[in-house]
Amino acid sequence: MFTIGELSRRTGVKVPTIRFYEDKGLLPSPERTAGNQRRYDKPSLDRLQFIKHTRDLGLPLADVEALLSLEGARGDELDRAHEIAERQLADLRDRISRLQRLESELARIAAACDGQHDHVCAVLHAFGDHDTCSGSH
Amino acid sequence: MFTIGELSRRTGVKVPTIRFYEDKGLLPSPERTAGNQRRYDKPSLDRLQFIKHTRDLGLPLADVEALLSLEGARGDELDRAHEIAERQLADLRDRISRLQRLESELARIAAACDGQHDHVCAVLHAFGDHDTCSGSH
DNA sequence: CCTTGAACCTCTAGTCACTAGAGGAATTAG
DNA sequence: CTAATTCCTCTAGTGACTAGAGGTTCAAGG
Repeated sequence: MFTIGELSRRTGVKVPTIRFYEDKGLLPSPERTAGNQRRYDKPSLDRLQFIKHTRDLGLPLADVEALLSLEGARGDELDRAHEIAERQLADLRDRISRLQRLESELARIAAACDGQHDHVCAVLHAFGDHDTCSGSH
Repeated sequence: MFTIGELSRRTGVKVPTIRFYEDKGLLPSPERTAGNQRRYDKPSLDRLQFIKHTRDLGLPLADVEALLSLEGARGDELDRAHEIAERQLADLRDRISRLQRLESELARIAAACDGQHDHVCAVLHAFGDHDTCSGSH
């Protein structure tokens, strides 16, 4: 049996966030002591770790919830889990490539101000200037 | 003179978002017609375009505001602009590398479910299993 | 047994950057 | 002049928390 603070330390999820997950129905309401404090068991720890990990991967809570509801599922239902993973992967790849385009542009902008500080800084112009961008966005 | 709708079409910023920027003080309150409708001029268009572009680059509005306040600045003040650009670049590079680590992990997870649908799907296990991750997060 | 301090409780409100919708007024094209 | 479109303000909702107020419970030391 763990207190909420112990659960927090073991998973790296902050205490208010754990209560927030309970509110949202992602974590079942745990047992309480006579004094109304939460006491968690091992399955709760596992479930929270699952949530933490999937959140770190960038999945929205709605998807985490969908995956959690598939626990113990089999056959066709499992296609849903696979589908979520695939969709997230595609989404992630898209985000990476967009960020990479922005990286090269930002590098250009940061470089624009080096050296000549006399007149109006080129950074300000470069931020506003879409035409000199490499990619489109 | 443009209506808010025209400004929206020209910049790609949605109408409610333009009003939101005005509320936040990022865009100065424009002139109004006798019937209380907003009419914008070219400088407003330029300013909104600057905001749009910097937002697309992922800068938070607080930074956009800081950059806007540097308009017409010179000398030491311009170091602030340069500093913001550099900080954003560092931040962006960090985000990209973290996402790339997650990409390889998600690819592993998506692959885990292919083929064997008999028992509990490996995707669900893989999502919860931190030990098999390549990197740390 | 009693005290002290840390950790716990609930609840409200704030964050960021919008987005949606209600209910109504102004503008513009035919 | 009418009808369609666009505009106005205002409130509330989104996602995923985070912060703070004000109060209670627990565990350890004396």
